[in-house]
Amino acid sequence: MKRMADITHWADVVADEVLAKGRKHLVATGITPSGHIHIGNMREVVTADAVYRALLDKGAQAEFVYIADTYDPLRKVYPFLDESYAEHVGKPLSDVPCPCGKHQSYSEHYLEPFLIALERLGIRPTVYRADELYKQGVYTDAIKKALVKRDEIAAILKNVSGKTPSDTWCPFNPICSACGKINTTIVTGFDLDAETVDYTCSCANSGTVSMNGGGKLTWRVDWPARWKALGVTVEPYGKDHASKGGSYDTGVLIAKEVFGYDAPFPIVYEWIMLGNEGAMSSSSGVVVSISDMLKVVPPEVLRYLIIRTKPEKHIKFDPSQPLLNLVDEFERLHSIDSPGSYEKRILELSHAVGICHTDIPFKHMITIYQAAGGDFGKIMRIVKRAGYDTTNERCIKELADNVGNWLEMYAPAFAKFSVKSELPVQAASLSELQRAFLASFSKLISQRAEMSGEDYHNLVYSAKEQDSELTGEMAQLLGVGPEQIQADPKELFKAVYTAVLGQQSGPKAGWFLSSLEKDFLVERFRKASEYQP
RNA sequence: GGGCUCGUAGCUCAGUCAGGCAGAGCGUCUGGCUUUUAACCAGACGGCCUAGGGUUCAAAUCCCUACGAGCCCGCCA
Repeated sequence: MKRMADITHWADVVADEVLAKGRKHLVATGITPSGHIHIGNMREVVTADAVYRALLDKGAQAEFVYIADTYDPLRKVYPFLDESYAEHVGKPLSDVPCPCGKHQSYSEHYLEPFLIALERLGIRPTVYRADELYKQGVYTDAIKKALVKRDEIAAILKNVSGKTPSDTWCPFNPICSACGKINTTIVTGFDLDAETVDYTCSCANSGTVSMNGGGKLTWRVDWPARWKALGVTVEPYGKDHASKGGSYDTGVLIAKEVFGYDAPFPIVYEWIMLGNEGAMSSSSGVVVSISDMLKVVPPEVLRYLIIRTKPEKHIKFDPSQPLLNLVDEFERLHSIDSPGSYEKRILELSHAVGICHTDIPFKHMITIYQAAGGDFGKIMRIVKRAGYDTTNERCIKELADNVGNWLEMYAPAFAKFSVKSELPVQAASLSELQRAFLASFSKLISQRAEMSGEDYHNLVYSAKEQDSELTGEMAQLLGVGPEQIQADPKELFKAVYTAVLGQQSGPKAGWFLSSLEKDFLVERFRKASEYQP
């Protein structure tokens, strides 16, 4: 049987296969910024980054590029868009106005947060924007070849995909100078020397555009053209492109027969499923954006989500309670003293940059945060008291912020507790003994000055001692001798939680009580002891 | 219809490429921490590796066939 230590990580397996073909590689990824770039999209770049790192680790000469498909047309008015976008449907994304008005274009609006997220994830590809590549003439040679070999390409598309392109089909789509749309034009001629293309548009306009930015290749030709123009040798892509007769299949043939280039090594990856709602999709609105997730967990955990699973397996992702297990698992892995080679590799590949760590488990912070009511000063005091390392306050702040966001955005109701502003109705269930305890507890607290967590704690436990002040008070209230008081501290703690939170359990009582106002506790415990339903 | 992937403990999944004792985490249960928890520590329970056939000294792993699940085949990763 194989041990974990013997398992080779999938990224290394891919890297080895790729290296068998040569030492110099370009890993490429591409995403269309047509909407919020989500966790699902993240799989593409993390997968690529893992293979890129693996190649570098093996001494290969490797590069990593990300192409934002900013020249793709806006497909439709997505549910999250204003109706006014109807007039922009068909225009390249880089020419569509920004939804918030703060960015240069529609594509930049969605690209910017994604690029920031990449940075935080420790992913640093060379970023290209498709519209700029076209305008710089990077595609021009490919456009000429494609125009000349139009019939050959049409034949490949027909044979491989089974769909016959129409008579007016052309691998190049000009952008109409009148209406600005890219999917409404028909090519009527071209001039290789002048590097221009003639067209007519359904808006009744006609004209001539430059091959350098006047339009773009249709997707199935754009992709292989890009491979050739940039020298792509490795590319991960979603399974939509991997279908029989899909764009990878046609791309392989177009690359070879039209551009004389061998298609890159394919890495097909599966979708990330969101809870029970199915695959994530920008257009259906089933989306968890990367930016949102980065508010909630450290980037390394997000990388880990993808790194630990082979690309061809689908990933179930649920940002509510199951996310805690993911974080837990990662923290556990991270704190192993002597990790095996496989664990080590997972950690290396999950590693982002500039991330700080605390020794406070995420789950514990959930309790601390709520006990402190989100107040960072209180959080720090609790953390210190709990014996954690407090030297790196910035990291603790980061963790606390993550936890706060998670509680607000994704936490299930049962994970939350709050100090009730009025006496909870659950106080009705308190026993006589519990009421006597709360009354005595309230009285003794009111007589004392400042109390530490330990003071509170010891006071509760003093109910086990017959000669304690607390036991005496309780005995008197119940009209019995102190030797007859048999208080189980568990029951007493329940009474405390019931009175304050309206539930049977809660955070460690000592520091929890010391984090609340003493006067409030005196009043609350007294009321609870007297409560009559 | 064509194609891809998956099926291993109650749950989430490693392990399958390269055959060699059936694994982890979570959950559950028990005990501990003279501190109660969704914290921490120790332990236990838990399996016809979807089914059937084949290859092999040896199969969760390789091959074939079913069945089940999900997805892709409009430029949505």
